[in-house]
Amino acid sequence: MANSEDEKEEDDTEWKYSFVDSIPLIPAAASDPSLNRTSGPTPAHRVILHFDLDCFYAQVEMIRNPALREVPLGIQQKYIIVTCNYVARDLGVSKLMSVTDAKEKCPQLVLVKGEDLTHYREMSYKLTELLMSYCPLVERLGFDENFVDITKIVERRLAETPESNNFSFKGHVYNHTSAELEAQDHPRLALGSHIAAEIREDIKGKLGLTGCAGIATNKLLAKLVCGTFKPNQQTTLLTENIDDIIGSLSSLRKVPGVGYQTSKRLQALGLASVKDLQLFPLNDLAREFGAPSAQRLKNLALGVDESPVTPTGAPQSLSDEDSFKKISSTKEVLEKTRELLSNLVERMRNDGRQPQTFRLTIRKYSATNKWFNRESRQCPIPNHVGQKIPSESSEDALVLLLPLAMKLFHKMVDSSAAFHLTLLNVCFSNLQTKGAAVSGKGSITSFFTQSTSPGKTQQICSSQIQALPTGFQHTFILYVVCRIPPLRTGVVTAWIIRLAHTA
DNA sequence: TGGGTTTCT
DNA sequence: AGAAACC
Repeated sequence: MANSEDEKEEDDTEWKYSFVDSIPLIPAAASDPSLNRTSGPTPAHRVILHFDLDCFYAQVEMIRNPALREVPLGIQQKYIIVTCNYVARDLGVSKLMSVTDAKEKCPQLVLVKGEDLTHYREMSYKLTELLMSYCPLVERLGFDENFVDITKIVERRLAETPESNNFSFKGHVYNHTSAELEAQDHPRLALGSHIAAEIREDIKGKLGLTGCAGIATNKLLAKLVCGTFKPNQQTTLLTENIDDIIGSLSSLRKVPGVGYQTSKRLQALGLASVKDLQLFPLNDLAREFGAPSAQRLKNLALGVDESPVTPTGAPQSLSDEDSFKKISSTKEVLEKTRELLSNLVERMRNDGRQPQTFRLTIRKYSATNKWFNRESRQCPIPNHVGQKIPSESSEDALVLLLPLAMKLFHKMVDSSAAFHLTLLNVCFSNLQTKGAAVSGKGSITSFFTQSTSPGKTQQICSSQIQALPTGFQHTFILYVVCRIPPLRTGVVTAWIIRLAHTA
């Protein structure tokens, strides 16, 4: 409990209440056991959902401008189409196609620039928050995918309405044409398919977004099965069909968790298919990748994935970057960095937390191995600088951060010699939840309007009043639990309040 | 080939 | 600080 001395009783009759002290904000997860970061030991029969929105960026743009729904639409970042709507796909456009190729295939293609992720990010968090209203175990994967562990919901519904295993599956069941009979044998997954359908309808109704869902017993399988029927459909994977879906993968690269590098290393060991990996001796694999990675890889090949759905919560870092053909002068670096930092500080201000670490990343041009030579330097943010960021004038923070950025830049680039950059990135991390800013004249409402993100509504989830032990007459603690988007799932704040008689 | 983000080493 | 993974 915070200090509540400071007992000056002089003007008791002049006010109705006053704030004696405030207790710093505590993330609700720390005080609410049901919001723990992981689901604990994984139950034997989990029900995991994986949601994957259809061409997410394109959907967001079509909501912003419904006229785009009927035309072939591509979302452009620099020289590539990062995603496109289904009208465009039917005309031969595909993801990550170059703008020239896409225009060649489809001259009528309408392009919308998608380099500014603001609207996508906002919609992305709305989705995650909607999912969290069903259950707190939601894990984000990029902007448009989410895992949800609905085991608890399923178990509860099963206990409440035991007759509910009468119904069949909603949507597709992998490798089954008629699912009627299987529902009895897989009550949890059957119920899961109904919950997935409900949630998808809710997403459509509340956010106007469509997407796919996969229902299975772990994250790996839920993600794999999610993509089997593609736009706006859902698929359940029964345990007896795990080998089928794993076996259907055309290469090891298709296994989530096996990226480009790992697939190359596996190939070097003579492994091409999932079956190859399944049969490869674990010891030999461990010599190449180390025991933990080897076991993980082997499990993935078998469809085994015990990893829990880990609630993502608020982001751990905020970054802003831009790529370009060429930046070769310090002045240009300064200007571009100022631009990036300005946006980032604004986003950080909106978040409300205080970053403790700043990082600058660059990409130097090189003819060979052009993609993926990034270098970075980071440094602590001096406390007085960090404090400026969430405050009203973020301009102050900028002028202090910019020299910091340039100092980091000079650690990587000798600006007396010629240089050629193709990317700049600024990043805030080590984000610290600040204390409740209860200004002296503050009322409860001024806290909620002042101390949180402007333009973002804050929900008070609950509040509770607690009397102090004897000796602190007329003094109480008021606890308020609230939500600060995005994904600050709940914050406990507390005031010590002293009441006085209104004579 | 973009603009993010997280986790592991 | 970088590598690698995911989108």
